[in-house]
Amino acid sequence: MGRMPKLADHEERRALIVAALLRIAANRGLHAASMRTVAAEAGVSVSTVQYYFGTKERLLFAGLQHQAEVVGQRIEAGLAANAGGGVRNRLYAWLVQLIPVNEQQRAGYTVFAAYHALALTDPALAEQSYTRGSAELEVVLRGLLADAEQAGELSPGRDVGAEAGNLLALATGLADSVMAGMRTPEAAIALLNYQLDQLFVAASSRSAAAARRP
Amino acid sequence: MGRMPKLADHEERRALIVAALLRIAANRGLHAASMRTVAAEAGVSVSTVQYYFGTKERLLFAGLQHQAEVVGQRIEAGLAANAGGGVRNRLYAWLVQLIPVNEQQRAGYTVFAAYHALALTDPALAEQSYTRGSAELEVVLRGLLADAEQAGELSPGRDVGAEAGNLLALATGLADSVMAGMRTPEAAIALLNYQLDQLFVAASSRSAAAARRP
DNA sequence: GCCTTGATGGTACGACTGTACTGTACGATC
DNA sequence: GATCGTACAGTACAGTCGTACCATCAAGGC
Repeated sequence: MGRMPKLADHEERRALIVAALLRIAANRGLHAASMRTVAAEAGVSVSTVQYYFGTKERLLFAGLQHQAEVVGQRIEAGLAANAGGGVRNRLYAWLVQLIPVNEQQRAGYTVFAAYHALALTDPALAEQSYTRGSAELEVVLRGLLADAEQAGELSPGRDVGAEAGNLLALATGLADSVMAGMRTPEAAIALLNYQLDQLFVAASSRSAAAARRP
Repeated sequence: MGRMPKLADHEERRALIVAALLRIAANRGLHAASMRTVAAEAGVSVSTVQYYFGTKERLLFAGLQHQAEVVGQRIEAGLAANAGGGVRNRLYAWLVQLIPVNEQQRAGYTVFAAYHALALTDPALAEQSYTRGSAELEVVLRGLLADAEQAGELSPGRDVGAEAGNLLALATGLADSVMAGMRTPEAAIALLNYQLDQLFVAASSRSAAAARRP
């Protein structure tokens, strides 16, 4: 704090400005994020934004990249935090993160949706592989499901690759429906749990089967 | 065609302008749809757009309403066209419509995504119940699944309400992944078919079961 | 034939946009 | 201590935005 040093920390200044951009995008929409509004939100001058990002296009790119990194870090953090639990609980812990239940998650979804819509008509933005996080998550899910299949926890006749893709798509679609006001977050989570119930052999019948053949 | 009549057909003129708006939104993005670009695309003057819609906000509302009506009509058309087939085929026929395979469907998705993102930060737009089509479709799906359950075509232990919601969310999420470039449309359709295979009793085992007990 | 009114074009205005340019204060280097 | 480059702030410019206003022109009612 205090007086700003004359040799600034570029990383920190850029992060400050990007945070202001994402804040505006989440609250007022990405269309409301102009050079001036972002600068005002960050408490700096427009020239400072220009100095660190040059053009607005590069600022937008940085915002998208930051958002993607946040998602990636959340995934890794969830991986570390839930490394110990059962496979089904770990699956649930990750998928439920995609359902927007609190304001932070709603904000993240809003920003992502805005970039997603923008990328549909802006080739330069589409080239930024902002879906890498989702693709990585799908790979993780597939690995988890493979473990569960080895342990005999899955219902018979399941394709782990297809199930991984469908679980991710289901969670995404449920998030859409929640944000569109079609469903409460709780209802979406209940639907997610239902799907996992169908996918996994019920714990009671598993233990019953185990008790039947000792 | 020919000379424009001096007493204009308001419906027709409004439709002409809204079509131009949606064309721009699909091709260049909703942010590129200004009074001037829409007027130019429609081949009319800005004043004409003002005359029929007054303000840009009302023009955007009309565009969203039109898009919702198109979706609703597609659902009804699909209902009429596939009234005869089996339940599973009818389910598939509707859900596969949500996966963008051709340019028209991609355009529709793009427009809808743009409005969806805008509605997340614009309360006035969010109040327009643009999700009514999806909600109606979910009701239809539930009815279909109930029929299938009555006919014994469903796998045991399924909740038709949950399955209807999850199928719709799955199709939506698969559409997202296709538009995000994560998957080809064909791969998404394969995943959709996989899910339906899990939900329905395989036709072979159904006929086998029927043959076993006459 | 006149006059009203519906339908449209043209234009002007104020606000906002991204970006380029200029000025300038200060830490680092010599 | 003079010099140089970094890190800003301020401003100016050309363009676009939505919208209000005025002109026009033809069709219908009288």
